[in-house]
Amino acid sequence: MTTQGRGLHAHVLENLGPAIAAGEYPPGSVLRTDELAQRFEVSRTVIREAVRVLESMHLVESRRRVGVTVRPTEQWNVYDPQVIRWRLAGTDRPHQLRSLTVLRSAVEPVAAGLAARYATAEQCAALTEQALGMVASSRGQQLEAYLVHDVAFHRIVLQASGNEMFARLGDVVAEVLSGRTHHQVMFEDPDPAAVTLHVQVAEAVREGNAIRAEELTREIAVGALKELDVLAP
Amino acid sequence: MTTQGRGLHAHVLENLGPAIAAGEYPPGSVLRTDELAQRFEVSRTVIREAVRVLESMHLVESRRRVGVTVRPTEQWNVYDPQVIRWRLAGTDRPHQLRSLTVLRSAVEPVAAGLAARYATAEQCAALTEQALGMVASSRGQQLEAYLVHDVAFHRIVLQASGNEMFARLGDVVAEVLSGRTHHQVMFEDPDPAAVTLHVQVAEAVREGNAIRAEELTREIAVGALKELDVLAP
DNA sequence: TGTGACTTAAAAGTCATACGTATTGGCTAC
DNA sequence: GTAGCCAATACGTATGACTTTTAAGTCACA
Repeated sequence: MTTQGRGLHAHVLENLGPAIAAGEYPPGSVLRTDELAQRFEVSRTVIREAVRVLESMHLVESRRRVGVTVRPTEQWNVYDPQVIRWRLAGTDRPHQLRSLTVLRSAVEPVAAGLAARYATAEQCAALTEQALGMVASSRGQQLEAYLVHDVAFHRIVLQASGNEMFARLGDVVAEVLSGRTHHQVMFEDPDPAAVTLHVQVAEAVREGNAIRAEELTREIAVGALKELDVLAP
Repeated sequence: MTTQGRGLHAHVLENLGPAIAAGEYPPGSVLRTDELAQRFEVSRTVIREAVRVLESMHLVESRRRVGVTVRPTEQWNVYDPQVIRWRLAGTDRPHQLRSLTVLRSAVEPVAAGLAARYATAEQCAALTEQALGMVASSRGQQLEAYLVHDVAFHRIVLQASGNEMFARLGDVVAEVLSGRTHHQVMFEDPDPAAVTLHVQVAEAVREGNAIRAEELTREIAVGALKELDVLAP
């Protein structure tokens, strides 16, 4: 096993979760606890705990006399970071990345505007630091370093917005950016225009210019969407 | 007991969840499974299943030799509809409603713009129908009827956007609107301007005018935010 | 006195088993 | 063909014993 997680039930989850998310068990499929217990060579107790978690994510529904049935996709808790990760690891990553990027394009500009109003001095400094980091690593195939700064940048913006719902999207953004870098085969260095925009957003936030921060972030989002259009129809 | 849910573990969740969400057990608090089993008069098995669910929501963390500790608020899965409901039922409903309304103000305009492009004829018809329903129930203390139409309206817009992340925010919007009507003591009839805006959004979507749909929805959002400012500082 | 290694005990994790209980699908009777 | 009964089934719960992890206390040694 690659990773056993912390506990057997986590191990079961790491297998069942991605399998269901990938559509390996289509909606309506029925799993039986005893069967799973045999397959994973663990007790029914462990299986039941895993099933409870899947149930709380609305991936499955457990009913007496019938078994554990996979729920239709529309009902899944698609904001659960775990579910997001599982789906991104699966077959419909492109579709998934698009959905998430559209979400980003709606949320991040507003978050940037709020950040311009409420960011602390420390957050402004951190933002500038990450923007500069992006500049520094934007050339010469330093994609990993660039990714780190990019993620940190957007995390800070979401955090600095002061809205906890926005702040919690940091993980989602991280997944999206990471997915883009790692799975969409970014051969080339990042778009210089995007890098510049990040620097400008940091400036706008520091100056407390909400309108400008929002507008610039919107441009970044548009760029991200266009990038998707190029790679996937 | 008022509601026993479907199964004992659900019963335990319905007690522990809201209690934690309400801050009754502050972050860092430690619960012990045996203790909980005694308190709820159920077996440890049941408690463990409930804890697994709370754990998947990142409300708590279970560690050997130490117990089940409540995690800091920033780590909670605040997009989980269940968590949202628990928190709205708790003490910081105002703060919560504000966070969610800000989120709406970011998402719904973009969703409306997409809906203008992608809504089916049926969705357009349904949208108009709900808008008219809002008009009809906007006078004479028909707050409940108005709420139903309002929720349906926004649900359809989010659905028609074609983005599943947006679509899944329907429940959140429902909670927010319901919370506003039921807990913020809306004495008066809804704002006529808001009602008109909804009708206009339905029009814009029907006409495929994305820009206008987005702009109008933004106005609705601004109104909702202002309404909050009046009621809570 | 301070630091390291060793021991201990507390609490979660796992398992096997037995029994409870709701639900479904078929069977019978009308 | 329909209504109602019945039994098989798979989840739900309880229990008790055992394992594993690890925080915390203890003791020896420098």
